[in-house]
Amino acid sequence: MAPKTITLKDVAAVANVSRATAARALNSYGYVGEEAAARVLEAAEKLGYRGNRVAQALRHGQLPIIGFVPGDIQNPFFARIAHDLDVELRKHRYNLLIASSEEDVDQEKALLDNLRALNIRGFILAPTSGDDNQHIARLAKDGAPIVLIDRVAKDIQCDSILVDNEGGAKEAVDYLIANGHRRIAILQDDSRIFTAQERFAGYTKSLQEHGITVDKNLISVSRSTVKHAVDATIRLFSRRDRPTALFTVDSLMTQGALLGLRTMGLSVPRDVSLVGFDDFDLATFTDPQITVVAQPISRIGPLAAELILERIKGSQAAPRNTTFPTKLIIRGSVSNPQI
Amino acid sequence: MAPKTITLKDVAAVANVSRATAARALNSYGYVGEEAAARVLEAAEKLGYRGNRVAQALRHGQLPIIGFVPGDIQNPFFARIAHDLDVELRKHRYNLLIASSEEDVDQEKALLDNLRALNIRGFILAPTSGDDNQHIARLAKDGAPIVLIDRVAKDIQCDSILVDNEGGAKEAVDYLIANGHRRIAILQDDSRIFTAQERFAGYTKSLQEHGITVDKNLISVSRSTVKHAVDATIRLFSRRDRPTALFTVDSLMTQGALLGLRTMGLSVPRDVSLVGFDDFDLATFTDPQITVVAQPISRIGPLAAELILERIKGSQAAPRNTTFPTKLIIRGSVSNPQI
DNA sequence: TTTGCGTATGAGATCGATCTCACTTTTCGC
DNA sequence: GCGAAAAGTGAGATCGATCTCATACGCAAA
Repeated sequence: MAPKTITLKDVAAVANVSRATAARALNSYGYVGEEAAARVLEAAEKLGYRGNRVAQALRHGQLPIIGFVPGDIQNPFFARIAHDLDVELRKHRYNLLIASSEEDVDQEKALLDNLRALNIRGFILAPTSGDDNQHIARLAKDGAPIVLIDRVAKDIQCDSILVDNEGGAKEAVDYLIANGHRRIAILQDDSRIFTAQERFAGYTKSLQEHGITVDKNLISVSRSTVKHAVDATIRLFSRRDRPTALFTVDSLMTQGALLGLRTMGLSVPRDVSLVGFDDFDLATFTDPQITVVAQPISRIGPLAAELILERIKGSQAAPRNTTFPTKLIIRGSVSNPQI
Repeated sequence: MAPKTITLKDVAAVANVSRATAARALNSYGYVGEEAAARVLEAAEKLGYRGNRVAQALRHGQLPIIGFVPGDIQNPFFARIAHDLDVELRKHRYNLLIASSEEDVDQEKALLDNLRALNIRGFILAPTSGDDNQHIARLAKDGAPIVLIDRVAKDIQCDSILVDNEGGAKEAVDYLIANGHRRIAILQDDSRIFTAQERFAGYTKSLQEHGITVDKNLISVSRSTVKHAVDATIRLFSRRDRPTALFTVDSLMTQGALLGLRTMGLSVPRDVSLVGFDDFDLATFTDPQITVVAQPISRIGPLAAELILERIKGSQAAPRNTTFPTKLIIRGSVSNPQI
């Protein structure tokens, strides 16, 4: 069926030189006669020689691939970063292999094992778990280039790029409190996830600083999808003395909360005030527009690419940890609570 | 630095057998003595032997990777499909390599060349161009497993999965006309893209069937991002006798149109009626909820995975072309035009 | 005792590209 | 015009896993 692939040997045969000479001509190194080189290039062109990355990789040790393991490729936050990474890395002739962990540590472990066996050049990870990450530690210790984004894993020595989750969350809740709210709920994803932990910490810190007791009943955990968030929101607001305000920890959950509240006939901000973490396109279309804690998302991908490329080049510098500040964007989803 | 990788040779040495025997024990084929096998497995375990996919791939010819080339990974439509593909393919021990073409034919060509050189097992493509696709034809002719999704490329013999773009678009425009609209604008992406062509065809077909002349001034082309769509919308509706209705060809553009109209102070559906192609999460939150042509998106990824796996297994069956029907979901973004 | 088969193992070839090394031919300086 | 350096080339080794083939042993049937 498939006309067998063209190998260097074929090219060499047509050009009437040895494989060694053909390789020299194609990769322009060492001594090659002009005439011979021309013949080789012509032959390669004519045959459509493409080279075999796998064989090259076996020789050099590694494939020109960088692995990206986000928590969930469907989250626009990660999709955007994937896109930015792809653009940057392609400039340097690397391919991006995206393998989502689906926020499952076991899957993450399996994936890393897998990618490792593929001999890829480096890893850009958003670790699912803040605690369980022996596997990442091992990877780092073996000297693999790694950049962690969005989340860090404890006790791992490697480059990382974060945003100020705790500060951002605290600012959001501070703002709600400043508007007179005291019964403030939080809708968060799996508490194993680092960002969830940090954003939750910001939430509790703000409450405590204002002398408000943290009420377990106001804490809702759900998977980070619009659907799950809708359900969680409905549960949260079905209680008798429901919260007057809600803080959501990512954009999918913010959207879910909006849909959930609408389903229940609750109006934002008249009945419930809302602040979300992570900005999203439609935040300014909804009525009212949604107040959010924005992350400098456009800077994460490019920086991650830069860091990983340096590591691949062999940089032995101390781990660089960047934390970007967040920014509270005040729109119209917060008002004073009704008494 | 990195403790060098464990090879089969190392395992064999520790187990005190030859490489051949070690391989037999690890992959359980041929004759191996029980005792020797046990020693090999133990040694592999102890050393943390992982195998080298690259070397295996060189031997077998191919990497356990399937390439996915969407038009744009940031479009939720493709992100969802990527996710579904990933889940399905992982079950069969394949990795998914996502490389977005950014709707650029040259980039698409370069990517395919690249992936080809990587000796991956198959390709799942959403071709950027409806016309310029010699590169895909060549790939198909060389017998590579290919599944085209969302868009087909002319004259290419391979499996494909589409939705009824023309029918869906026509239904949408028919609906607008039935509500009394005659000045109906369309906001579409690059007309080189297959889906854009088909959806545009549905648009013109509907107009023509109702005896309405297609007005060039009502046709706006923009890149498929929320930002570009906002600008295009504003341009479209800044005209003196502006359209009374708008049909947008994908969800990002629908969102852009919503934002653009809001910016201009135009109300949906009072001033402008709107129907979008492709449903999206927030379509039911906005006020009013948006009427859309929904695609059976959850069926595309799994089917594509199934098809590609069969091709990889060696199926020589005639190309299977599936076209899923679309469904007009009527919500509240269409009303009668003001005179 | 010999033939023969099932079991068990290792030596070596193979996949494709690259690199080292050895060898030949040309060129140039003195 | 002679030797040394430079230029050009090919044979063969290498990367790691796998597969073929040859070999060797044990045991049973002839």
